Formats: sequence, C-alpha cells, structure tokens
Amino acid sequence: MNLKELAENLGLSQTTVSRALNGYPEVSEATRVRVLQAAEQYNYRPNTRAKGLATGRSMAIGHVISTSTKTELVNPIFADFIAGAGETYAKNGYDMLLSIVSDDEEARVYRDLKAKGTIDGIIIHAPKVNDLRIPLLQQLDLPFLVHGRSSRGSSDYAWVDVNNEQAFQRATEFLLDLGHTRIALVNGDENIDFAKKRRDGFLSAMKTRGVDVRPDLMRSDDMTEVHGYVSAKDMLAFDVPPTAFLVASTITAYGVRRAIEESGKVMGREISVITYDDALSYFRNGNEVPVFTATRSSVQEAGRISAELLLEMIANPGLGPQQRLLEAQLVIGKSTAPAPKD
Amino acid sequence: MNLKELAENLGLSQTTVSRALNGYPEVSEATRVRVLQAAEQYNYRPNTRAKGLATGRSMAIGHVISTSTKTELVNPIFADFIAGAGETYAKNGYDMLLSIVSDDEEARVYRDLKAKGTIDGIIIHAPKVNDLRIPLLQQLDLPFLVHGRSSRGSSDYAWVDVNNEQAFQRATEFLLDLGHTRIALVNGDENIDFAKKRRDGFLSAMKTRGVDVRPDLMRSDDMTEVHGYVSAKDMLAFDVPPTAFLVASTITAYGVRRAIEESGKVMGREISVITYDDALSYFRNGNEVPVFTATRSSVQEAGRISAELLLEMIANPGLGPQQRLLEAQLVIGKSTAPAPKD
DNA sequence: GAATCATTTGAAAGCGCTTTGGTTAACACC
DNA sequence: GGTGTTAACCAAAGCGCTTTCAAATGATTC
Repeated sequence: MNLKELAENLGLSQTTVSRALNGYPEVSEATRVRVLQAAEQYNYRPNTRAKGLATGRSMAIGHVISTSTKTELVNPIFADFIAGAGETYAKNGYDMLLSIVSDDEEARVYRDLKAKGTIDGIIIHAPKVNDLRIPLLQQLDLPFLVHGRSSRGSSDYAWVDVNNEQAFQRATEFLLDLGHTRIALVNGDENIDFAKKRRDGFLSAMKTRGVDVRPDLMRSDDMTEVHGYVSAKDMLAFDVPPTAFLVASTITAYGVRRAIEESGKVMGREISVITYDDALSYFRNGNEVPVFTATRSSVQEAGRISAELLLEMIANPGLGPQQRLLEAQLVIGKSTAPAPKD
Repeated sequence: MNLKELAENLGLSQTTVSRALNGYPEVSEATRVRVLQAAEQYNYRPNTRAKGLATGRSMAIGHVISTSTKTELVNPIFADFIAGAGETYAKNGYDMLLSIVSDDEEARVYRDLKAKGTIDGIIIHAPKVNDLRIPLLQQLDLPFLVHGRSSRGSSDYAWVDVNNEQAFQRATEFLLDLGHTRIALVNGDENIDFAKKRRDGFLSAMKTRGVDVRPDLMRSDDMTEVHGYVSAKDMLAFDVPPTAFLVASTITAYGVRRAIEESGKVMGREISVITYDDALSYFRNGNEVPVFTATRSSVQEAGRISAELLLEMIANPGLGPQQRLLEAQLVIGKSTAPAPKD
C-alpha cells in the first residue's frame, strides 16, 4: 500500500492525505480522521526512502565502531551504549545505522556516509588523545557527537563524557587513605583519551600526597580479561609487589582477580582492587554488595544522553555543540581493605 | 555533487553516466574511464535514498535485538556477532540497521520495517523454543535468517546455529568420564531454544550413562555473571554439593568461579567447571592454556556466516532458505579434574 | 449582490537516481 | 543504393513521497 493507492481508496488527492498524516493544519478534522482510520486499516507506512528523498533527511543516525585492524576486538560496552541510544532513537522515529570499520578506513567511511546522504548525524566512540576524526567531521558539515573527549585540538564539538580524571583521582585517594602506597594501575589503552585522563587522575592524586609512582606498576592495553590477568600476575611476582590495583574495567578486573587468587592471596584482604564500572547489564558488579569497590557510571545512560543531545542538535541547527560531563560514583564493595602492615 | 551535475560537467546525459558507473556494457570504454575519473575527482557518491527508490532495494539489513521489558539486558555477545556480520555487509555494500526493541513491540517493528521498505532482509536472534516471530516473518515475505533455531513449528526457514545439544552432551560425557556424577547445570534462560537444547544434551548424556539427575542442580536464567555466582553459591551450600558445573557462558562461568573461591574450594581441583565459550573478543578464555575447559564456537564467525547466507538468499531469491549447523569444539583448560573421592 | 476572506482541496513539480524505449551514426552486406 | 546490424548515446518516465502554487467552496462583510 502506497500513498497513491491510499489516496485513491479515499477519493482524495495525495496532497491531502499526506497533509492529514503529517499533521498539517490545512485539513478538515473530518477528513483527517477518515485518513488516519484508512491508514490504520491498510497498515499504511510511508516509504522511508521516498520520504527521505522528498524531505532531504534520512531519519537515521550512524554509529561508527572502529576495530583496530590488528586486534579485531569489539568492546562489549558498545552493546550497552547502543542499547541506551537505540531507545532514544526509536522514541523519535530515527533508525540506527551501525558501521564496523577498520581504523584505516574510517575517513573514507565518513565521507561516504555524508556524500551518500545515508544519515543525518553520527556518533563516534573512544576518541584518541589527538583524534583526527574530529576535524574531519567538523569539516564535513555532518552533525556529530563524540562519546568521550579528545584533549588536544579544538574543543568546539559535541561530546558526552565521564569525568574520568576526577574518578580515578578519587579512587586513588581512597586507596591512599587506606594506607596503600604501592598502587598499580591496570589501565586501558592510553592512546585513547579516557585512559589518558584516568592516568592523569591517578598520577595527580599520588603526586599531591607525595607518593612515589613506580613506572613498572603501570600497564596499558585493551581492556580485556586477559590484560588484567597478565598484568596483575606479572606485578604480583615482583619482590615488592603492589598492595592495590586500580583497574579500568570490570572485565579487566576479573582478570586481575584471577591472578590474585592464583597467587594465593585474597582480594579484599591482602590485596585491594578498585575498578571502573560501566554498569554493563550482563556484568553487574555483584548483586547486593558490590564485588568490587568501583567508580561507577552507566554507559547505557551515556548512550541515552548522547542520542538525545545529537537529536536536539539536528532539530535546532542553531544550537551549537552540546556537551555533557557525567560524574562517576565511588561505590564501596568488598574488594578494598586497609593496606597490610609489613 | 549529484548525478545531474556530474553529467553536465562531463557533457553527457545522466543515463550514460549512470551506466558507466554501474558497469553496464552500452558505454564505450573511453567514456567509462572519463566518467570514473570525474566521479573520483568530485568524490561523487550516488544518493542512497534516490538509488533505493529507483531500484526498489534499500541495501540495508536489519538486526533486531529484543530486550525483555523487565530485565533490560543487552547480551554482549551481540557485539561480537554484529562485528562479524558487519564485516560481510561492508564488503558487499550493505548497511546494517539496528533496532533495540522491547519484546512486546517486536511484531509491530517487523511490520513497519517491511512496510516502510527500510531493509532488504533481517536477522533475528535468540529464538524461543516456540518463536512466533518466525511465522510472522514468513508471512511478511521479507528475507530473514535466524541466529539459532526454534524447535517447534515449521523448520522451513533460514538459520545458522551451533549444535548445542551435541556440545553439552559431549561436555557432560567428559565430566562423567572424569568420575563426576553430581553435575550441576547453570544454564541460560530455557525459554530460549539454545538453552533448551543444551539442557537436552546434558540430560541425554546423564540418562545414557544411567546417572540420576537432581532437579535442584539445574538453574536457568539470563547469562549474567551474577546468575552464575548466585546459582553456584546456593548449590555449593547443599549438604551434598555438586562436584562439577556445566555453565552456559564464560561470563556466567566467572560468577560460578567467584562462588567456588568464596567457598574456599579451588576450581580445577575439588570442583570442575565446563563452560560454553562464545569466543568473545574481550573475553577470551585465557591466553595460552584456557582458563575454562569449554565447548567453544565463535559467535563472530556465526555472524559472518549468517550475513553471507542472508545476502546470498537476497541475491538469488529462488535459492530457498539456507541453513548451517556449526559444531562446537571441546577445548581442555585448567578448570576440570577427576572427581574427588569421598 | 459584489467583494473579500478563510478554509479546504488538488495538480504538478521536484527530490536523485535507474531504466525503457528510442535515436543517431558508422559499418557491413548483398 | 538500400537494408540490416551494431555501438554509443539520450530523453523522459517512474520510483513514492513532500510541497508549492492555484483553485474551488462557502462564509463574511459592506
């Protein structure tokens, strides 16, 4: 069933039917009702492509997820982020277009999406400290929003980010308050901005308290379980091992925990752990009492907010780039305890 | 830059330019080269919507992920599945459209996607034992493929699935061979077909060997970490606790492991664990030696194959529904040992 | 009763592409 | 020279919608 057929069925012009369906005022209430009923009855839905062609808008938002060509990892936090965003899109009649792109092709993909007119806006993830995608998108004149921030370069773009520096600074202070000084940092890939910021927060807290930072207690890599395991296992074998770990994700924290237990120590007694917790739906940090003491911020919530801001910017082009800084909560779990006296 | 402008620039008609770009034979080699060069130079990309309107195809595949209205969980295995599928789509010029839908709206969403012509085909996930989506999609005349199978109802539809029954049967036999008889099943939600099949495999192996199955050693729920923890903790507190766990996912297995360690026992010594391993990229089952003995099948691979089969079916409508049964591998890790003698 | 106005409707153009059904020119053949 | 054939190109219709501009109708005003 298309508009023409529907109009013929009703004995009306396409114009009138289109107007009735789209809520324009120049239609008598009687015919509007008649049209809506008929549309319902025949289950009429306007063809997306035709509508888009006529209006110049595609009613779709792109999400580009870049996988490094080498590692081919897909971060599961995307699943939750996208769930949050998808909800907002659905509510506003937008579709979500997903592109999985190897990082050497990203520039081409953006240009194509713009030139082909596939999408009205785009959300990008995990920006690097100095991310070239941002100037590229600025120049492309395609509304976009960054999940995260990029420290260097222009700051005149839309983003939604967590206050990562503050989160890890507080976490570090908490460990210091417990008497820990040999604190290890099992970070994400520090080429990515958020990991860099977390490191900054860690270092800043240590410096403020005048505690020496041992470079051999800092690791940085993709936030897999194995990364946590390997890093912790390695450091626990030191002559003077760390007494606490600051970890970048619950997944990695599970690896750290595995190494701790393998070493015969007990987490939350001899060894303390604080992790960043994205509140992943399949990876809740325990049920009642959190397993890990954690800096928590829901990535699903971030997805929802990101989508809302982007749609807002698309609706009001004069609005300028929207930005939102979320604060992580420090929740106390069973993984932290005072530093052992030795 | 659109086709008209490009054609004017070249002093050719839109017809000829379109033909040159799409590889039709009625164009001289000289002009084809000229056209391609110009297109390259102006970075011309045909407008997706216009092309779709003219051809009647949208060059997009929909993925519908349903979240139960109650739990709002987003299974991270989708991230990997989608990564696999996305690769195939990109290679073939298709876009991927993602819908996150609460389960009470699914039927409407399918009808809409079909009526609006947004997509050329659809992939659905996690079918129930008796899944109503399948007859609905059959009736809608929209090419579709199911990731998983639905035991009841017509079997005349396209699917890609793992031989779940066989996988868990083998895993159970392996535990029985090690002398375990008190084997607990920490399964996924058994309303979903794959979980049902795994249970069948488990029961079939137990029955064949004449080992009694204790109903209180079987749990079924969403495959979260917490589900594993709570189930295992509960069962380990029994007067006669299980000596082995058969678990539905690595994530859940981490919960089981947490409970085991909390109980003061050691996994791979007093307690054995076998898990199903989807080979999630952020959740590799250990590095060299697997942490868990596991039945492994890559969900990313399943995504790739699913996308390939669906595109094939779209390209050749006469082909009939494609189906592919993948076998899981039984890999031996550090989590299994002979049953303790008591 | 004529002029004005608001209300409601419709014809047709246009969005950017593909594709049908030509047309033209060059060439070969008898 | 006339007839076919082929290669290369183009004009225009059509995909299903929105939107501009015009027209018809009935109500209102003087």
